Amino acid sequence: MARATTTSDAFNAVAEPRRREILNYLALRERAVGEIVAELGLGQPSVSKHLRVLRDVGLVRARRDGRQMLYRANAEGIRPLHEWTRTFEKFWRHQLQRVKERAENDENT
Amino acid sequence: MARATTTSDAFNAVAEPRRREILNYLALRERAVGEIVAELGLGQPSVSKHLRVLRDVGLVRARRDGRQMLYRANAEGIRPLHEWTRTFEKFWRHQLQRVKERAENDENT
DNA sequence: TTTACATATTCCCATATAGGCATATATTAG
DNA sequence: CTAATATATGCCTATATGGGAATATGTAAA
Repeated sequence: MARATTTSDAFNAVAEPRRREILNYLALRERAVGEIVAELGLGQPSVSKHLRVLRDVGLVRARRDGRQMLYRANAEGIRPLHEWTRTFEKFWRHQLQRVKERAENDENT
Repeated sequence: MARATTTSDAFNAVAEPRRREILNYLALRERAVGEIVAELGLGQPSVSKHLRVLRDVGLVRARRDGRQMLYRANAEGIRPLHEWTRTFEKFWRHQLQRVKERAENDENT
């Protein structure tokens, strides 16, 4: 079996750094493809392909405006990632707590 | 160029569903490889390979205990993912807010 | 309608996968 | 030392990838 498709879910889609950059850029407001190309310094076809992936997994929405296509991030799509990572929050808190306690013990030795 | 290596960072490592399952399973406590194999119903070599990937990116720690290898999740490694997704939290809040407001407007029309 | 602009798609290729199977390595038991 | 157990690694294969170049599609301007 090969690796799962980039379009199989949000986790796979955001594994690619360029796509995370795109999402960061689209978080604040709608942008035309050309703007993204300028921002990322990547080829236009590459950007279009990344946008296609993001669109397929519902991480961006698009609408046409004249000859341009305006894309915006759909933050809702990030939520499952956030929820999953959140389940580990309490654990790294504990880990840090233990590190802290050990440091304090060392002080008194 | 091909896709980034699964071991290139935590984002790529957790893109694979099986590896997320492993992390979930290892979140609470240390487990031997055999236990993970039993839990996931996957082949032992596959599990070992997944663990290798997770170890390479620092998402799990391992220690030997007799003939067994005990693995535990290193929650700290998830933190960058959590932080990144967190930057979108305010946006999905806004989006939901807008949906809510539209619903309320429709009621009064 | 012809031209120009903006974006999407196709074709190309080197590369890394995930899993199954066989086998190597490490550790303990007899 | 030899056998048994636990895990890791190597080999195999079909598959999807990301970027670049060329080209197709869609829309507006002249």
